[in-house]
Amino acid sequence: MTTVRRAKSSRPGVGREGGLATEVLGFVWRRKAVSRAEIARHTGRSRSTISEVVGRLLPTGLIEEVGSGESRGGRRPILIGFRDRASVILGVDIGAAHVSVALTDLRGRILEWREEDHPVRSDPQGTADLAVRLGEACLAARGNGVPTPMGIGVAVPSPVDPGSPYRILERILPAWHAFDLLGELRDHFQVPVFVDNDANLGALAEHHWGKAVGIDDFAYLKVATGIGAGLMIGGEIYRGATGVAGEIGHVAIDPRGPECVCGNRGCLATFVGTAPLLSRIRALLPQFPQSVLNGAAADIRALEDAALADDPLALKVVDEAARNLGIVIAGVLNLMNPGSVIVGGSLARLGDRLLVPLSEAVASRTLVASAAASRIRTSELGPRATALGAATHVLAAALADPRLFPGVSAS
Amino acid sequence: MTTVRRAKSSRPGVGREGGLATEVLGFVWRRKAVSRAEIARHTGRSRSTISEVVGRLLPTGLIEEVGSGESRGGRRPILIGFRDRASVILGVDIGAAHVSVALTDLRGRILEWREEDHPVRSDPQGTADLAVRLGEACLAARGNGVPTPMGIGVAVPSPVDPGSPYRILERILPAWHAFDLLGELRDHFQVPVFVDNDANLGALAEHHWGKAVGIDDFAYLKVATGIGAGLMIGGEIYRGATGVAGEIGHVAIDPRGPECVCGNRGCLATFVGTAPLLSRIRALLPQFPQSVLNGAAADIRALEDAALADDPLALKVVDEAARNLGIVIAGVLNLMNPGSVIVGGSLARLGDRLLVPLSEAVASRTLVASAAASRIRTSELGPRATALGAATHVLAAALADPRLFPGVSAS
DNA sequence: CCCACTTTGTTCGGCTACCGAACAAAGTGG
DNA sequence: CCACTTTGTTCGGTAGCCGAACAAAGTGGG
Repeated sequence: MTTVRRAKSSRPGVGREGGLATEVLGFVWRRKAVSRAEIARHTGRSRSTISEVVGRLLPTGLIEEVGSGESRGGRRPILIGFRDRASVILGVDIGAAHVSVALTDLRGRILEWREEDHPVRSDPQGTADLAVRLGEACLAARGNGVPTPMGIGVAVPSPVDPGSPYRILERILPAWHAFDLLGELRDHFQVPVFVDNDANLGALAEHHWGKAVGIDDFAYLKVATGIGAGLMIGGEIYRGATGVAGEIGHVAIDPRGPECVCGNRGCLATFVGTAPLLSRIRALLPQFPQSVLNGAAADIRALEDAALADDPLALKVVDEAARNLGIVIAGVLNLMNPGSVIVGGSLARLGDRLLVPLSEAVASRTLVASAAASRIRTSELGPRATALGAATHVLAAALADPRLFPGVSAS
Repeated sequence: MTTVRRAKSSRPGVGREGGLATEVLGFVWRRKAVSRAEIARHTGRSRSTISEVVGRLLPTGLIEEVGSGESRGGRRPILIGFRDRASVILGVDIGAAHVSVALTDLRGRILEWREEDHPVRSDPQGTADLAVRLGEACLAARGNGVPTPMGIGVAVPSPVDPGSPYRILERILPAWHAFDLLGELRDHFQVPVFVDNDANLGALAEHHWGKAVGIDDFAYLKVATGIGAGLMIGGEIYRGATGVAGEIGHVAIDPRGPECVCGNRGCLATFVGTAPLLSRIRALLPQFPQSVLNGAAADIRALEDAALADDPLALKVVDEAARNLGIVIAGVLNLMNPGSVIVGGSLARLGDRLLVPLSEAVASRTLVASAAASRIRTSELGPRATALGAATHVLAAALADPRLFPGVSAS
């Protein structure tokens, strides 16, 4: 029998591309100030090795020495910190009827914000021009020398095929057929451009900055013009075989329900989303003559405000939406057993007014075991979550492969 | 700007633990006969490196030179093959009312098979003793020197918590509380023991030997005493946060349906599974007096046989079951967008008699885009799939970390 | 204040994995 | 028969990482 030695201490799944430099950079990013010795302990490498890697990383400007820490009984450590200001990222949120752009630093702080309504569905070229204009405005507002972003992330309200991410939107928005939004942005700004579905990027934002920090398996639901879900599995966005994983808008929840544009009956999308919610308000208005929604602006924001003011009509509409969402979430829990479910988008502001009826609907349809394991919560990232997630995508890509950072050479 | 060199050719996700030896071993296993030069080309390493690794692997007995191949215009290559007979594996299938044991080689060929009915639910110790006895019988039957298996895989009809896989079955089978089945097997055979849920292992078997070869994202449904699903995502079994992912038995498909043991109403488990199917036959018998099921043995096998003989009652029961399964599968497609769906277990033998109504139910509940991408098929592995999957689990673990193979040292 | 002991960060020699160049062996086709 | 490929091996070199040793800078007890 041959001898069996111990495995070299290797923590699986820490860095996916590149080597030790990637791992160290990610670790410094997560722990905002950390000594070389501590990096060595946590990565399983020797102090000498870490010292050398840090020495190679310092001149890139991505990390810096930020003073000294407390002694643990010996010499005081020199703390290494991540330079959040080393570069900036543009996050673009293409909605169904608006474009928003965020300029962020490398820790997801939104430095500048621009948004504008636009008929996105019918005007691809105008949308691209608008995105460029808003992006330039964000960069120009930084003053003292217009910075070059390290990359641009784009969120689109449509599935993105992981196989050919550059052909997008065709199925949902016919006017966008063969229009190359990403190419326009890349040509103008001359930096790498990434795309993904808006719900997926919302999930990514929650994972980095929201309620899903530290949770690697969760589902994120987004209610907006339409409804979609972003699935994070093992810390990675899950897209499925053809990129339509999480497209829950057309799950049938009532076989006798109204007809849907997809051809089936009773899809979730016929109950929840901007249009069905507003039409439901109109249908119920006669029964609630004293509702504040009578005569108010017919938009989701008014519905939210009314519900927060405990307007009976608004609460009834929200309650119905919550129960319909609950049916679908119950299916998600039974099938995927996520560690957490986060509800974002339009209705997240409502907090318990949404969660209480939703949780009731879920509890009546799931095993105790899977329901108990999953906490259902509302997002707190607000309406900027999608653009923030788009920027986060660029950051995550760079942390996984630091050669994306400007001025970082391979190693 | 610092120079940016090309990445070292590294194919991500090939070997997960250990180094090049793991990668080479896995490659040789997949391609049954392959030259050193070809390994070098496919792994991106140099011929000299591969030559050295192969040289270290040969004396372990896991691979061997198996003759020479066709010349491609130069010297003829020496083909390297995997020695499927280098060791054997025991796969144990603990069912609800039976125990099956398979002895396999390293390519999933079943060399010996033993099975016996047993009141598994109520008798844990007897079940463990039976598994040991059947396992010993398999080994003894190999003749010329009883071999030592390299490991034992166990399939259990219950979720397995990835956090503490040794505490199992408690929720489903109270009599098994704190009984250590795995410890019994490990103590007796003195080899590593692995466990997983039966549906998960069925999916693993399909991935290696069945209809899912080459497909890394798919769902496997198993109909037996109960009903469960195994989800493969990115080539790995997905267990969810607490190990109950794929427990679809309690998805509610009819809010007005019969009460279920779980406390809800209209769960899939109240419609599909051994007990509900047999009870449905009994309920319909008066309407089908000339059915061959009248007076036949009341088990699933009789139902299958009758359906294959186009017995109207059997076809009606199967049709109903297929439509109920279809509802749940539609949910799986909408949410996970798998590349393929495979139906195994009791009803798989029925082929199109099951698939036609099932596909109809699915088509009426899914978007064209996700339904078109997913092929729904029946398994062909038959009733031995679960035990085979259990053995496959051991093999997969060893291929991912060859130090598990007897006589292989670290490196 | 002194001294034994820690912890940090660096230096340096050495090991291992891998590569590239060179080469012999064994084939191809003209 | 000869020019050219392809395979598999040998051998020197390189890069990444480690361990030992060491100086720097701290701790606490006497």
